[in-house]
Amino acid sequence: MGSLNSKQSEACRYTDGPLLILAGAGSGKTRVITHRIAYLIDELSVNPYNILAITFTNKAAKEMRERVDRIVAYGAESVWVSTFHSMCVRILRQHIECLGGKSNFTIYDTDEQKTVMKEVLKYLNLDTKMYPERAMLAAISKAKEEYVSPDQYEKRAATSYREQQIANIYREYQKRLQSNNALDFDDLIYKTIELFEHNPDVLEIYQNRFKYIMVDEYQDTNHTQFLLVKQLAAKYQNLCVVGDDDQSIYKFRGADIHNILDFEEEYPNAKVIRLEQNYRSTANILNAANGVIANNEGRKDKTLWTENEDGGKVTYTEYENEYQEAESVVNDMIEKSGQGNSLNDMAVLYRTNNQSRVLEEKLLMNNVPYTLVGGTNFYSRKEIRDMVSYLKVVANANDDLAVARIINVPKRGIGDTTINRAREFALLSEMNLYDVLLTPEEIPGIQRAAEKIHGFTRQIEGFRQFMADATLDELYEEILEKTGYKMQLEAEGTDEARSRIDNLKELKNKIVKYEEEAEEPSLMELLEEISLVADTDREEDTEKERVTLMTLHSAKGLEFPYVYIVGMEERLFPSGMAIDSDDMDAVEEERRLCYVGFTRAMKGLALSGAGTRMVNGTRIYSKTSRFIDEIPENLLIRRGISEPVSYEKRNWRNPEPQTSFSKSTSFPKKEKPYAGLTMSSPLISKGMPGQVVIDFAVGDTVKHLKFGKGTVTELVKTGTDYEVKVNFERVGEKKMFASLAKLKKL
DNA sequence: GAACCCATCATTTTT
DNA sequence: TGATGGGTTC
Repeated sequence: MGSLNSKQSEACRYTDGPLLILAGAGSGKTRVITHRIAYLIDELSVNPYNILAITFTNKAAKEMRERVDRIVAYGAESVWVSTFHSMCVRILRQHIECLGGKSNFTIYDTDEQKTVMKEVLKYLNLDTKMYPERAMLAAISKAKEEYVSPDQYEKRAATSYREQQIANIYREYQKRLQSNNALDFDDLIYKTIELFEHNPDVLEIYQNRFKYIMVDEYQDTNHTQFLLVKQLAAKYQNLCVVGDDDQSIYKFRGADIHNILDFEEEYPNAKVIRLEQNYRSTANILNAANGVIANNEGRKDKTLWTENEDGGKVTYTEYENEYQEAESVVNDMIEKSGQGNSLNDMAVLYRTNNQSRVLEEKLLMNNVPYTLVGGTNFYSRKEIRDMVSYLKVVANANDDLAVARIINVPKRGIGDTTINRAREFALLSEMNLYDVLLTPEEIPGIQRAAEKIHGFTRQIEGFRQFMADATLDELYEEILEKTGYKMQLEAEGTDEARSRIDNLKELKNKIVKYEEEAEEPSLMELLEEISLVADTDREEDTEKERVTLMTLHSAKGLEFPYVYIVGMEERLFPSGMAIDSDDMDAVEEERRLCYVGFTRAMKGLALSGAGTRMVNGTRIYSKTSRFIDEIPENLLIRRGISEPVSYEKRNWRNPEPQTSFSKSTSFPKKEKPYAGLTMSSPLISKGMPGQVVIDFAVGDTVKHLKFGKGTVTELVKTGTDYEVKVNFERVGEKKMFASLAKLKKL
């Protein structure tokens, strides 16, 4: 274990009893966990079968799995590396019968939860203005995270009418999930705790199995996850949790920072080890982050340090508006790339998703390839949901939601009225929709559609039989063909239909891949993977170089040589909601988010803000984020305008300020204090030409490197540059900047 | 059942 | 600004 520092090594070797590893950003925490597992197995001869490592995301689980496989000599595959949720699914599939559930349960995702909630609210005749489904789902989720049952919720509600209503909603919602034989994400954890509580014998099986338990990102655990870990570790107490309270940024989704802050109270004999040496960032970046986070109260005392060199200073540039900010960031990345840096080494981080739009625009305009993290999920596309619903119905006939979704897709002439009557009848007779549909003659008022319904159920039964001796991808193909789903799309012939067909092919690829990788492929497990493994961690094609765009939240756990954080403005970051909140911790959580953002950067950190930007359709004017002022002045270079200035004024005074990482620490010793416009003058020398010269006009034919020949249709002067609209022969109309597009007049 | 129009409402996100 | 959903119309 020579490659570990003394603290890391100590953490690996302390294996008996509770251990809290406070692992600062970039302190090599994943390495410690994996080496610890290796130590247990290789040095202490612990049976790999007795080790459990829990993570939050599939991505983290996958990464840990790979690393464990790599460093453990023998038996690595027997170590249980899992997310909380998939671990619970595995346990519940085995034992949920003890709780009166069925082991072939379906897992409902957020969209399906919404559908159920809509039905519940309708059924209870509640005004969706007073009881918005989103808020209701949030309330239920919160209750479940606190391990509060509907009954307890009602008791707690006492005299509050509204709370009592919510208790009713909660109860009805659960009733429906149960009748659909479905669990939502929170249920997975909740039910597992319940299972263990009511069946100590079952719990003991797992306690004996998991003699050594490790939990990563412990600061993100919620109360139920805390309870679950506590149950599992109760017998042997060999519990090692790793986390960093300074990186707790998920309070809004139930993460309870007290789980980590009070670990020593919960486990009085706990050993605490701090990993404070950072291996990731330059000293300047790290100290800027330290300076900011020091403003938080109520955190575990620790200070990260590094042996890395100082590096360049952190920069903060203030722009007039979001367009200039985006453009400058993009230009800077292009320049960086020209200096031999890979686009993969750069990331732009922001507080809210909608900030990506401007950036995307400018990136497209300049032909800079990028990946946007956190786009729409593959599995939430209509055609995918349809096909998955078919598979779900084949696997679990009780899933009314899935049945209702596909009963008339593609069109079978079974209309809304018919479906509604069937559902009503099912509700009254306390049967599942599908069971009612098996004998449609008994449903009042739908005689005419009866034969069509028979056609549907016969088809489903046919698929079930077909499945008996077919592979999953064959089943999938069969459904696509026999239902006419594929044919219908092919007949449409539109671009949209073609893209849907592509997506359906992609789903098939995923199914085939699953079958190749799974030990014992089953329809249920496939569906489980679809629900549990978000598409966000799909394998990205590594061929192309791209810059990364994502929220600060999704950047957690990642690192990039060059990081740009845009939108450093009061009420954007920290968010207005946090500032207005009467919860003192709200701004502190934003500050932690800031800390997370800073510590993603290895070599360069460029911060920026805009004096004004469009938010929700109105233009707002902002002050600089307080976090900027919390960075020690000697580590920071400020530049840009100090207050919004009109375009005319700016053009006349000086060109676009440009974001950039400072070149080195050898900036003029006597830094001028932050002085508005004058500060941005050094930036002119940064290779920004005074005025772009062009030799073409509207109507001229020009040639572009990639797009080929085209005609200039529009020419707009923007500051020192021109925005050129060109109608290309091959690719149609494109907008671009003259300075970057390298257009040649023909 | 598709197409349209108007009103509404906007953090952060994984599973 | 722009996505989304409900309601109306043909």
